[in-house]
Amino acid sequence: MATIRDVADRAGVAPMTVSRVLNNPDSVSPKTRARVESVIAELKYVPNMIGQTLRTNRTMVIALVVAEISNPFAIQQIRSVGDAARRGGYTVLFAHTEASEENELTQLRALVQRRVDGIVLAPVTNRPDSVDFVQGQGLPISVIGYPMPENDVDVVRCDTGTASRDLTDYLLGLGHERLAMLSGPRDIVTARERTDGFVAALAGAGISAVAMHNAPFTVDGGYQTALSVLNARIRPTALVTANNFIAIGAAKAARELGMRVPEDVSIVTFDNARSDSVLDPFFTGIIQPVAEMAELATEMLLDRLAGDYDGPGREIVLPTRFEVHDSTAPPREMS
Amino acid sequence: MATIRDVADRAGVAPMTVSRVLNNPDSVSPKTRARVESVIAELKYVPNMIGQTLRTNRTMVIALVVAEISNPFAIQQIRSVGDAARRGGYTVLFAHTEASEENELTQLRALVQRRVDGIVLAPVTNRPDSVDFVQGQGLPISVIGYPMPENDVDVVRCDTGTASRDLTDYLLGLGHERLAMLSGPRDIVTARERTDGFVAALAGAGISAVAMHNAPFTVDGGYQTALSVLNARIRPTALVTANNFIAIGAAKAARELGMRVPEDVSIVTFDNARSDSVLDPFFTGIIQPVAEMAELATEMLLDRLAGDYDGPGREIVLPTRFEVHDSTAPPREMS
DNA sequence: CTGTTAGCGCCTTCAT
DNA sequence: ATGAAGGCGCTAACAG
Repeated sequence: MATIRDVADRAGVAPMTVSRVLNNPDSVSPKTRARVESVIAELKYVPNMIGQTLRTNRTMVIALVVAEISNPFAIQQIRSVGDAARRGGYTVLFAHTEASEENELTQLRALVQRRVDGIVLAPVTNRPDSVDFVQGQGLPISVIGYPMPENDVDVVRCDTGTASRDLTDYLLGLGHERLAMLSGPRDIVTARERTDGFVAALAGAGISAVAMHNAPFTVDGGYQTALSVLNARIRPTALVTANNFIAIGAAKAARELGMRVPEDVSIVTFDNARSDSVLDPFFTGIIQPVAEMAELATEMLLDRLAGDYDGPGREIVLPTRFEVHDSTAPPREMS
Repeated sequence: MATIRDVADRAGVAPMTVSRVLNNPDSVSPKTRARVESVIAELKYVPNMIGQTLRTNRTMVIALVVAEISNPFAIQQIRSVGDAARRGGYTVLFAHTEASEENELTQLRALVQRRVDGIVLAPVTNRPDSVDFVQGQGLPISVIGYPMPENDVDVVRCDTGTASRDLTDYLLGLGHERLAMLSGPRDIVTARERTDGFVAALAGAGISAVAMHNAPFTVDGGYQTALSVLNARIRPTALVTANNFIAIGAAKAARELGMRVPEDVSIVTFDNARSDSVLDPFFTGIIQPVAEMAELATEMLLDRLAGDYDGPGREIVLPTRFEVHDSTAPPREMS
């Protein structure tokens, strides 16, 4: 593989001249430039960024670290961060942590070893360690999706607690009185937020929940939990699920029990996938502006990298969207 | 950010000793090692792989280049390649090309600049340019998904042409006589393969197709095409779609026209997504072992990187799986 | 407009 | 068991 020296020798110039042809062509005479360029083509020379990096101390790479790649969010995040990064001249190194905090730190360490210039993190939890580690290395970082109360860091997120309350209020408005919550793991902040919103809405209406469960954020988790909830003595007429996987599992369970959605049971959810991937039912629920969140987080990072900002952590809270689709209806038997 | 020299100075040793502590701890006396290690912790020193790379000429990074990240395949590929790479001590740099050949070459160039050690490519088409470029740089490469007749390269793929024939035969066996093909873009090999298999099956039965169309591999493409096909004078009783997006679009179109799947029209497909993301109908169709393909492709690459193999390109053709689900039934009116 | 010198962080080699 | 010298590919800074 040809180096800058090979090109220089063959073109009869100094390596520096080749470097100039590559990075600042106007500073080289057209004649020399032409000769160098033809040698570059001839030798199929591709500049080695490793050398540049060592010299300039900038890799022009930012990393995107995502908890769970199966989440439909992840794809939009990869796309958005990639686009925003490219606009700033950066490449994105993608890493996923399989929703393990230990893994998250391992990955971050590997990224620091590779001297990425900055990190966009969609974290597993909102414990402060990961951000602390990255910032301790002097690297800028943006966080997507969680409040990070213990860190001084740039964050873009939504208030899904309030959204959960609104969502539950909508069901109450339809006349539902027996509601169950199928939330996510207790140690995930957003799961707690959503549970809290649900509870607050019920409290506001003077009702208590028929059931409240914590399932993993998976189709099977939702399925199992929904099976038991829908088989209980007091059947709920509406389910609030904390994410789309749980909702899909719940819909499967309902169908298997011979219940129709929404006639027999209404289901609402968060993080609804695009209509592309779920055909029926298309869930009523809360939509987060995932792409915009990822884009803003990346732009905040690029700001810091460009030296345009170096103040304290900023927090952007974006509004969610509430969409009514096919999975909700008034309860059958109004009490 | 601390360097090896900072650590060395503070520990009162030579940089070389620090290097040994990191890479070959046993060659350092326990006392020195302990001191160096405590300084490493104190200074939060993280080795700079850029330096290592420049010296050793190995980045320990392989790149995964995927045409379209929205394809459910992509996620499995990212996961499989990542796992296989990790087992070999490599990190994966992920790039997507948005199904543009020009983009593909640009991305590959950027990856060569970063001196990745090798590339796993799920290409846009099977033209030889991309592979030629990479191999011309002396980098090993594996290809997933396409036959590459013009390249001497490692390939893992499935024979979806034969699979398409089998799939069509299944519909014929159910008694269908009016079949339509909704295939993908004509310039994509796999789309052509699938069309050919469809045609061969019909020819074998002495039937000709009611309609054959080329739509983009998207939900909307499938939707639009299916609308016109299902509205035609001669309605097909079964649709063979060339991928899952087209199938979902077709199912939407059918539903909108008041037709039930499979009672009024059967739909079969390729590249079926996991049952997680499509609830109803769960399509009858051909499943490719995507994860296994990606894993094998990565292992072939690692073989070459390890110097365990350096012969001519190998081709592995894996069998597909045929799964019958809810989207197929005999036609209503047997002729 | 072009070349020279030096050094980014690390590790291979050879010496001690 | 430890250290010193040198160089991987590139470019900033300073000649000329």
